[in-house]
Amino acid sequence: MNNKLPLEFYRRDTLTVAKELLGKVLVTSTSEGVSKCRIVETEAYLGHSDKACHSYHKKPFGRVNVMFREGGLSYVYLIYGMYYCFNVVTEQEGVPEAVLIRAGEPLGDTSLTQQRRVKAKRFTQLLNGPGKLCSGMGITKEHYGVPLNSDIIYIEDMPLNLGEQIIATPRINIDYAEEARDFLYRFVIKDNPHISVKVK
DNA sequence: CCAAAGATCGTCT
DNA sequence: GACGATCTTTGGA
Repeated sequence: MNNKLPLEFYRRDTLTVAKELLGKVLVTSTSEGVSKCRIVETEAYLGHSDKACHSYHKKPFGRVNVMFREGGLSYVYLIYGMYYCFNVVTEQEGVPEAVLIRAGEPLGDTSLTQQRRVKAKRFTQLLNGPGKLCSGMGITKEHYGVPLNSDIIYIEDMPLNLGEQIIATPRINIDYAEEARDFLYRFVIKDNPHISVKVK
C-alpha cells in the first residue's frame, strides 16, 4: 500500500494541517532501512503574526528560505548545535508557515529506530520530542527542502483511531515569544503516551 | 567582527 | 529541577 498524502494536503491553512497531521504515518527511507511512525504531536508556526516563528519579520534567505516556498516541502534545521527538528512547510508560495513534528509512535519493525536511539530507556521515549524524532527516524539536513512525496521521506494518510481526541495547548519552549507564548498552536492526541510533554 | 541565544536532550543532584 | 554540550544564526558595534 502506498497512500502518500498529496502535496495539495499541505497547501492549506497551517492550523488545519497541524491538526490533520495527527495520526498520519511518517515514513523515512535511508541507506540503513525504512522507518515508520505515527504522528502524535505537532506545533503550528505562523509567519506574519507569530513571534515564535523563525520567519517572523524575515525575508526568504538562508535557513528560512524553504518556508516561503509552496507547501509540501520539508524544513529541517539544527537546534542547540546538536539536534535536528523536522517541519512540514504549509500554505501557498510566499506564505512562510510550517508545522513542527514534535513526537511520534514507532510503527512496524522498530529495530532500526531503537538502534539509532540506544539511549532511550523506554519504548515511549524513542520519538517523544522533535530532536529524538529526527534522530530515531534518520532525518538530517540532507532532508532540507525535499518534497514530501519523494521516496526518502513522505507521509501516508491514516485516520485517527476510534475515540481518539485532539487537544490544543500552548507550545513548548517559546517563552521568549511574548504574547505568542499563549497561542494554542500545539496539538496532541489526548492521552497518547508518546507525546513530549504531558498536558496539564 | 564578536557575543549571545536557541522550536533540545541526557545526565546529574 | 538544574546544567552543560555544541554550532548555526542573528544582531549589535
